[in-house]
Amino acid sequence: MALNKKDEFSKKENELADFANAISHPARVAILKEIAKRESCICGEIVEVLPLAQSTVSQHLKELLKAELIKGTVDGVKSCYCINYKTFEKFEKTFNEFFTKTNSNNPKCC
Amino acid sequence: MALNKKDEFSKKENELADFANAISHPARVAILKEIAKRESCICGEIVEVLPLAQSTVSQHLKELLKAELIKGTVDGVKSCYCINYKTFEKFEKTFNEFFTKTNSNNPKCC
DNA sequence: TTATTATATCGCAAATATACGATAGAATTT
DNA sequence: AAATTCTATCGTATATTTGCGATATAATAA
Repeated sequence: MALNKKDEFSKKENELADFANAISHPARVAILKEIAKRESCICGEIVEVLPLAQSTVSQHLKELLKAELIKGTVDGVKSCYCINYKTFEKFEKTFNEFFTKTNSNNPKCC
Repeated sequence: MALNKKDEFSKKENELADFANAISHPARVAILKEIAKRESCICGEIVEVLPLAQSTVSQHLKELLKAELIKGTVDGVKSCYCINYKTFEKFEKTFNEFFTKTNSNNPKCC
């Protein structure tokens, strides 16, 4: 952006935005689904499933890690990723609040 | 991106990504909150609350409209926006599925 | 030790997103 | 009709994201 205005918003607003941002690309949705299907997951296997280069998948994984939607451990040469369900639970609450808030305030209008 | 690979992912994956993308900026989270607080909302009032120029807020509103998170009607000179709760309900389900799916598959690992 | 394998990072190009001021357009007021 | 008000759009600058190939790094295998 011309100038970054994100600091001007609240921490909560930024946290929700960051969480949403991590899910805001179909490749990352696909990766999350793929990891969720199993109990553990190796990056290489994901690469085979996705229509993207290995380096690109690695970048997406890095973003998911940064947003704490997944956790990763190193197992020899391989990297194992799995869902960080704590983060999902955290935002599940946030989302549910949001849903109910919006629902209850929308009887008339538009 | 170098070349757009989004078509290579499923419709569902893209829909969830688009929904998340609409929420992926703190300004849009703030706008949604502000609209949800009321029964209807005029763009001008939002501009006063946000640390952004009127044209920028208008752009964010346009994105929220595109993603169908809000609905808009014209009332004379003014534009009225309110939450499109149908979309939220739609993705509430998607998210809840996602949450439970991830939860149930995460006993061991990492 | 050397080769192989798995993954991460670097460097770059192209595409998108963000933000603003200026301005257009449409409805209302004077 | 002219001025005012509200919102959308245009043009533009800059920042960020996406994607890939090449390469680095680290562990295992030969």
